Amino acid sequence: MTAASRVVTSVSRTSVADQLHAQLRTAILSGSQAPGSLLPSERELAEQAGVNRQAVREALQRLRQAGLIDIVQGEGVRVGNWRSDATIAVLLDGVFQADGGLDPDIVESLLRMRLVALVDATRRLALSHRDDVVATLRAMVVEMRAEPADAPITPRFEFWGYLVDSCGNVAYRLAFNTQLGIAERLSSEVLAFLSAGAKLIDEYDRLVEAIAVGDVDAAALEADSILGPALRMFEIPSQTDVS
Amino acid sequence: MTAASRVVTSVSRTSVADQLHAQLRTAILSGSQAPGSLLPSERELAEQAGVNRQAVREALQRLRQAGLIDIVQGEGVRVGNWRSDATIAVLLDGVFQADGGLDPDIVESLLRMRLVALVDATRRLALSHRDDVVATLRAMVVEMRAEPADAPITPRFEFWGYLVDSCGNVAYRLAFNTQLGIAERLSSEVLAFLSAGAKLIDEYDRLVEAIAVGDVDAAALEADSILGPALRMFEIPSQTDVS
DNA sequence: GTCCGCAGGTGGTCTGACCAATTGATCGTT
DNA sequence: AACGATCAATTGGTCAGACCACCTGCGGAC
Repeated sequence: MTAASRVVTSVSRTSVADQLHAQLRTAILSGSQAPGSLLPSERELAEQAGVNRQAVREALQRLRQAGLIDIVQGEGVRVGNWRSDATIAVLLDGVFQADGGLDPDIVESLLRMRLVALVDATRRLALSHRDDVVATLRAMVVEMRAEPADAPITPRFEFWGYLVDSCGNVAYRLAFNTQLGIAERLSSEVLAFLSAGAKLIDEYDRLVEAIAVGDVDAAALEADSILGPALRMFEIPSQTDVS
Repeated sequence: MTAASRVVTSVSRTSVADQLHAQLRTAILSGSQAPGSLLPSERELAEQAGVNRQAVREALQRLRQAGLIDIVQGEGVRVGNWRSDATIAVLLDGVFQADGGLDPDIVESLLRMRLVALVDATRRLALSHRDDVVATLRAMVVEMRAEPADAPITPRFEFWGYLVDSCGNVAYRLAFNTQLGIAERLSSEVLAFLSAGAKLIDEYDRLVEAIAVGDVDAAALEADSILGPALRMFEIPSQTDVS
């Protein structure tokens, strides 16, 4: 921090179990470990990686929790078919490709799920149109308006987070969290790219007012026009139909 | 298996790490471990549970992966705010209450997410209306028709699984898997309850034909009328509005 | 009072051992 | 030869005890 200038880059401070977990996850998700195949034994993995068996176990147990592998005593560790067995938790780890880039397919999938979940949450909210919720949302819109024009673009996580929270659907909320976890690791450029629609303050305004008067369809429409743009930027490649 | 009749019930064959994981998860989700509070140290937990520290570590690492706790070296294990930090993976564990029953709120949340995800998947499929997909779906409906009237009610997982697979959205597929994982652990009575709409073969038929001709809205409508009933059975308690 | 440094507690890693379940080959009987 | 019981090898599951890396907080030096 002070006199001595920085010479080395920050050394890997991630635990060996984490690294192992990442390696195995990538191997499985990329398909280089075929579904149904048997992984080396814990002892062998430990030796290969040059680490303790306990570290191997921690990594394997976490992979098991995510539904990526099947562990049975006496037999070994079998690679599962993640497309049919894995839970949505692997998305959080799977978006990032080996080279550090984003997997556009997964991003599009997530954006689409975000869209339908948030639009439905908006619908539900318009159905109940509770006064306190509307008041809070209105205050948030006022705050948006007060922003200087050159304010940095953000995905409006507070707004949508509050909205999804108020609709009372735990699944939506947790799915939203999953995306927050991903967003945290994105570069600011990509994040800005995903924030298309964030500056449509008028749409936010109409959205809140539609909720206030209980106009379900209008509210859903506004939510769609705010959240849709980011998704549509990803859909370009899929314009051609299968003949 | 042979002569000696069965005297004892199947003894708990779950690993100590699994039991520990379940205990801690319940404690956190139920709120008896307040968010922000510090858990006992690994060594202390191990002693309390009468197990080895390695087992404690495996359980804690899995809780960390699910976003339920925050572990920092030198400080300890801090309980997170699962509503804002946890990923959707905890649903798979969280639906089951301490008494073994289902948490109706979570079930409703999941059903609603299933509904919107599958309806949107249907939309996407109708947009592309690929011939091979339509052919497979038609064959599935024919098979449904061939069933005897007294066939056991099933949630038609194969149908919806294939549908969600064909629409190309990984997030939908994984969310679907999460629900499969839950369904596996449900009693047959509850499962039948959740299968409301499974016998609406005519609706399934119209759904497939709407996809075949690319009628997006009609397809979505049919999907909704098939999947909606199960959800609506859960919504009864929430008919009264907040004044 | 401020600051430095050390002690104690925490998670992270390692070694090496034993228990428990599965597999598959081996050997006996039929 | 075919079948079945037996046993050794391999795998995951558990344990004990130790050391390292990191953070916190107390206490003494200034």
